[in-house]
Amino acid sequence: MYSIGQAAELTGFSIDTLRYYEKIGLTKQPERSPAGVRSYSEDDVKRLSSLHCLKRTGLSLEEMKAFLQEGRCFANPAFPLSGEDREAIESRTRILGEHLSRMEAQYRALADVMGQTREKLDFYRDLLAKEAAAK
Amino acid sequence: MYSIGQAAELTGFSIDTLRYYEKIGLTKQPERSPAGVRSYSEDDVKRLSSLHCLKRTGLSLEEMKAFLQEGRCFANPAFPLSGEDREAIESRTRILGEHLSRMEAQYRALADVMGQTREKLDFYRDLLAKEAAAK
DNA sequence: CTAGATGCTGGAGCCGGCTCCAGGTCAACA
DNA sequence: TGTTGACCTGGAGCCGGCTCCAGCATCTAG
Repeated sequence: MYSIGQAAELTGFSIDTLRYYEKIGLTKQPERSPAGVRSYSEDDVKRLSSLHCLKRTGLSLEEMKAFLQEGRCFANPAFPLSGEDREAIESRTRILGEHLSRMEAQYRALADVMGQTREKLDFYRDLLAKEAAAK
Repeated sequence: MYSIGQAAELTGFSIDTLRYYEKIGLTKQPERSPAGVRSYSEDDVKRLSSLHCLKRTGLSLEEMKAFLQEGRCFANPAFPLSGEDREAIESRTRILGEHLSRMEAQYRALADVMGQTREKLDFYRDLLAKEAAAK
């Protein structure tokens, strides 16, 4: 079990951010000591860390919420599915599919800009090398 | 020559955003008609479009500013460089290098999350396929 | 038993990046 | 000549995502 400070340390979020996420309902409430002090399980910390990773890919909090929510159930559903279940699954599939294509677009854009940046960088490094050679 | 409306259309920024970027000194002032109406050259539009691409990779406006500024001169510098020039080149090299490694980190994170997302997506699609089969 | 660190809550504030608005100018067309 | 419609400016407002603060409780070490 970890205090909020430790959880912050481990996950890369700030203490305030952890409380903020909890407040807006993004993350589930951790357990509390009788005195009201938050206590994060190993598992909580894992979930938060993967959230942190998601965040670094530029997902908005709304998107993360959606991403998190599709973790529930359906591990071993009975067929045929109830209409409700089918809808839930279809909605999650759609959300994830949209996510994915946005990420793919971003991935390509990133590759592109990285390429350009490498070129420019090479150009400047080259100048510096020439300068050194010409010393 | 393009009006601001056309430039917005072509580059993917909004009209307001173009004016905003100009105001904060991110982009250079386009020409103006005698009446004060902005008039963007082919070249301006190209620069703006590549800015838009940069933006999509998550660069902040500050970073973009830095990225843009290293376009100047040094195409054919005289060696040895003046101290000033060397410093400029070194600084740009540093800025770009930092950019690049941030982008690389993000690239990896993105690949990672995309992989996870594909897995989940497959899982749900599989459920739907099974459902269809069990109809 | 007291000081210092850590935690709690609610709410205000801040920053980046737009976005919208009022009030006005200009150009062109019917 | 009057009415659109695109443009202008300066400034206010907004939203996402934190970040900070006051004022208080709790825990731990010395």
